[in-house]
Amino acid sequence: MADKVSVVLPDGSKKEYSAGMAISQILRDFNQALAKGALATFLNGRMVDLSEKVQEDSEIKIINFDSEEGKEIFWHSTSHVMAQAVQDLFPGVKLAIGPPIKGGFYYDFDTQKSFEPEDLARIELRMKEIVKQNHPFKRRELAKSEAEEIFRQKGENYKLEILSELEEDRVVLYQHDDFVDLCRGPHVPATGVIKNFKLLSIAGAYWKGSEKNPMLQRIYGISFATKDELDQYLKRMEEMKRRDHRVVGKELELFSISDEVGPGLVLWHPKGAMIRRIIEDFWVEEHQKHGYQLIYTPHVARLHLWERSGHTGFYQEYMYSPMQVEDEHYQLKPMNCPFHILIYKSKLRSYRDLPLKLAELGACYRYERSGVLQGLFRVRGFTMDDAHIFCKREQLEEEVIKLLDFSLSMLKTLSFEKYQIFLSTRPDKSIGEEKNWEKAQDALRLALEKQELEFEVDEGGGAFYGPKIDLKIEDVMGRPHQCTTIQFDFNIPERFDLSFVDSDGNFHRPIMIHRALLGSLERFFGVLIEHYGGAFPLWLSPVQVRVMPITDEQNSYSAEIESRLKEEGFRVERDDRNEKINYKIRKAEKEKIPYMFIVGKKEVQDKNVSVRRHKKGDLGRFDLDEIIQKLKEEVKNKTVQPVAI
RNA sequence: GCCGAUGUAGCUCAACGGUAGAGCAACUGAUUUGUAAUCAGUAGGUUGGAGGUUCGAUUCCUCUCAUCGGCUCCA
Repeated sequence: MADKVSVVLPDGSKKEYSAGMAISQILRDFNQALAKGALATFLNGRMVDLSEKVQEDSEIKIINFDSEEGKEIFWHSTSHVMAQAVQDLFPGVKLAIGPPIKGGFYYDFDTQKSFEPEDLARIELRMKEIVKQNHPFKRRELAKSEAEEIFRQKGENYKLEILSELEEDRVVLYQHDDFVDLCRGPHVPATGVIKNFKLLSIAGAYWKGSEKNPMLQRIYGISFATKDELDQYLKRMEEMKRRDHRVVGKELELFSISDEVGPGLVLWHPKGAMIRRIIEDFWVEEHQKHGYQLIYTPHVARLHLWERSGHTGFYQEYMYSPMQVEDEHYQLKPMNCPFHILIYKSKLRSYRDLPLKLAELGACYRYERSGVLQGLFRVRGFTMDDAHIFCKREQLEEEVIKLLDFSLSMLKTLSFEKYQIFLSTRPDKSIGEEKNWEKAQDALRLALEKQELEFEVDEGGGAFYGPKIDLKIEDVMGRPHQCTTIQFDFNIPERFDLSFVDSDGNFHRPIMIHRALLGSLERFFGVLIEHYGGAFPLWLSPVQVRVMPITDEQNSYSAEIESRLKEEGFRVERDDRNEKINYKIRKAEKEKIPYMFIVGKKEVQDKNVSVRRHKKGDLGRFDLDEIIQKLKEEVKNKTVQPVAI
């Protein structure tokens, strides 16, 4: 072995060190300040601990908290510290797994005791001690049999199960203080690094995610490199709570879900219904522009229809039980497609009719297990902004491009410009000819590429009846929400024996695309509420202007303004209660009404209004015609105020 | 569905074995007010529902319903 090794340092420079020197030492020599923030390193592209020794000519790159890898390492190490704290405080608790996740980490434990919120504080205290003691994380590679012996002695049967599934002969353990865990690593150098953490919640989780396995107790947590980041995170959590559509929906009287009606069934209150109506009008207008024909279909149909469509087979678990009417069974619809198909089938179709686009805001009912319901995000009765496109195979790609454009422009208007796109391909269990699948998948892929849209491929993630594109929008808080879906269906056209006469005079089977752009109006509304934090842009606001006289001397003038605004097509309210103007302003601000028109003596005299904008404050005095013009522009342009978080 | 937590006035929360209390909202009155809460008064609850323990239950127990956080799944 050479005495000296040549090391390429993070800045690209080269330097010689004696072989066997630890990376941490080399980094300290390289740059004290940078070394301090290092959690681990890439050694020749391989993620390793800082304690790893350099034995050959190498390249070193620092991993710090700012990178994905850094966060994962940091969170993973925090989960080890938490697990130790839990075992210290509650002897006998068994360890399952404790990985880092998107936003933090968790650890699953098996114990008779059920953790309570107060326990989190105790665990945090113990964690603080462990952090203070600054135990180094020690890596140890050993034979699998040795590791098995260690965990057998500790009675860690979940670890033994994991070990038994590993193919390698040698495995890695990490130890800090007296806590040992099976772990590939790397880890932060010592527990002292993890100063800023917070345990967030306790939840049940099945071992390996399967309902057949025992239920474990999971503790979620988060940690950061600096206190600032942790504070910011906690602030963001607060903000998310404040924006929760269930909270805002109640405060602003947008919707409710009543016990007496049933879980997952939404009552749209006047203000929420107003917003929905505006979105629907917009939707209808856009669909007509894009060559769709609007239809209406019933909420129930003979069970037979659902048998023919195949839903009673593959979709039964999500369907409400059928109801009996005059010895016939009827089924509440979980989807709209069979109806649309029957409209397609109502007459002989020619290639000249294609692509035929039938659209409907169709109310569907699906049985969702009680535990999964969540505000407007997950309900049992919802309205799909559904459409079905019947076309020839050659039209596929063009139709998908049109769909993507349509969806993205609509979402842009509703102020969603960030999204993730997924292309899901053929699953193992599926129907249809291979060549159809390939053509359809190619069409989807080509369309995405032509539009220069980035996407991820979810291999085998398609429905059994066809491949699909899913689009998730990202809200201001950076959370993704399932939105647009574009799905091919090779199943239903077969089952209903769909056909059209092509230019060659022969019958052919059309391709069918199911698509929803907003997904469901309920969920989309929930997303919108949180995205805007309840402060809807002017064009969507259920109340756009509130006129507020300062004293009752201005009541008649304010009534004049109110009726003028109404004539101009605005949604107006007047607050002529016997209250101080500050009180009225406070009310209007809390209700997030975009514009407040304040009229006092001066305004009556000069025949104008004082205008106050929600969140911005006083804009000064305006001539009524002038401000009406301004607001009309704002509505017409569907202007969105910056949606700050 | 499963695990855990929660459920008190329209809303936010308090009380805790001795038949519930505040703030806001509502209503009434006074006040006539200039850019985020004027004052006073009135009314409002079989403490989610059912059963049990007890002289007595909002409080303890059982069941049930719903909500919340997850597991899983999806529009």
